Order: sequence, then structure tokens, then C-alpha cells
Amino acid sequence: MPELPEVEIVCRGLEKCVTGKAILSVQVRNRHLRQLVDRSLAKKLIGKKILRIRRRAKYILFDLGEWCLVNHLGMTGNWRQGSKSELGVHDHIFIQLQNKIEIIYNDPRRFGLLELIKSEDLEQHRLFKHLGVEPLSSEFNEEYLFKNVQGKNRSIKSLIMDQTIVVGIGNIYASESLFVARVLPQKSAKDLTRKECKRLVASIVKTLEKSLQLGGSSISDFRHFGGENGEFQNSFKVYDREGEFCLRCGTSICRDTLSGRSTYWCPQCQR
DNA sequence: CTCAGATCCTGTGCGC
DNA sequence: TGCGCACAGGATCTGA
Repeated sequence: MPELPEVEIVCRGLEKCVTGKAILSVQVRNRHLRQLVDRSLAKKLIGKKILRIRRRAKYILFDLGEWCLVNHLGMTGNWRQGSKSELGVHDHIFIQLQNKIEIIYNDPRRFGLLELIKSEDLEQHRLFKHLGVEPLSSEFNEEYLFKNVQGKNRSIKSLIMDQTIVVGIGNIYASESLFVARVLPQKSAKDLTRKECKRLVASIVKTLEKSLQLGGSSISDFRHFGGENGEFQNSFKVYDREGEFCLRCGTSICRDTLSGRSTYWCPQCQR
């Protein structure tokens, strides 16, 4: 379930483990991810040193200097430390680093992505050039959101999940943030008042930061790079709580499909 | 241009 | 128990 907090947590785990280490070998066991992994990726990576790990939107960036290895976890991607002998069916990439560090990219649904890009071309690359602002930066504020809802007929939920406007928010944090802001997910974006935009920005920031503090959400199989669970799933206020009581007013939580995604809200608290 | 829906893929959990 | 179906963290393409 990699949304911003989960991707950030994986980055932090990777960073401790791989920073400063050179790549000794790479095995691409299955090239069929969301986009076909370049045949020559392994060869190109060997000998390069991982200078640092960064996150942009929901992408993990392995900074190699002149080059940057870009990874997206899709729905089910994850990295872990592990040896060659334990590799299983969905362990698609195996990388050996200096000091006997070995990391594995696992992704059952294969919606993830791995691509080597010239560092200087990153911002203009097709994967990055349309991305909106980071939600935990000062660029994401009341003014910005209010400007971006003007004239938009789409639901506010689909708008905050739109990575060309603000990045990192996925299906869980959209529902959770809208609950905290007391805004109905179905509400037409153009109908949000300036005040509601202010509340929503604050709620998104608060929700993402709280999840980060708790190590992200571990639903299904998400684990930290070190193998630990996140704990934010125990703090969900509406997500996956259809029919359960609203923690604020006691009303039964509703669920419906909005733009193809499950959406949860309290019909009493959210307007 | 905008927006909703289908699509890619495998695993899980539910009802029958 | 076993089967079929609905659904699952995302991004992208199509077409209305």
C-alpha cells in the first residue's frame, strides 16, 4: 500500500542500508513490470555507487551520480534485505552490494517500475514532468489548493489523488484526510470554499505526518525495508470501516465507489 | 481540455 | 472443501 508515508518509510530503511555502497551484481529475474525492464539495466548498474536514496512523489530514487535508478512500487512492490538462496516467485530484482549487502525487489502484481534515467534529465522526464507539488512542502497551501479547485467539476477526492496537482496521496489518505477536514469526498471540487481548502490542506499534512510517525500503514503485506510493520492502519478513522461507528459522532461509516476507487466517509460529519 | 472507466496482474477472502 | 467472484495501496490510456 505504498502512498507517500509508506514510500518514505521504505526510502529511510533503504538509505541506512545501501548508502555509499557500490553495486556488485544485479539479477533481473522478471522483466515484466508495469513497463518492460531494460535488457541492459543490470549491466549498466554494475560498478556504480549508490550515493543516496531520495523520494519524489511515490517514486524511490537511487542517486548514482550521473545516473538515477527510478523505482515505483505500484500497488504491491517492496524492498527487503535477503539472500539469493531465498528468492521466490515474485522476487523480480536481486542486487548485491559491497559489504555483503543484498536487496530484493518483490512485487506480486507487477505494477511497479524500474528505470535508469540520466540525473540531469529527471525533471523533464515523462515520469516526472507532470508531477504536482509535494504535500509536505510549503508550496502546498490554502492558496494553491483553492486555485486548483477553480472550475473543476470532478470530486474533491479524485482531485487530491491527482498526482499532477499534489503528489503522494492515494486512496487511503484521501479518505482519511477528507474525514479529518469534514469534507464530503463526492463534493465537486469547484464548490470548496477557501476555508474548506485551508482545512483540507491542514488535514492532509496532519494525516500524512501522523502516518509517518507510526511507520505508515501495513495492510495486507506492506512491511518496512527492515521487515517491521507500520501501525497507522490501527488509526484509520474511515478507511475500510464501512458499517462501523464514526469515532467522532457514532454514525455508521458509508462506502461507495468513486472514480473507480472505494471511498469511505461519515455522512454526518462530512458535508 | 476534462473526467470516468477500463486496463495491466496476482492474491485473498467471501458466499454458496 | 472447493469454486467463482469481487476487490485490493497506482498510473495510464481511451473515448465520451
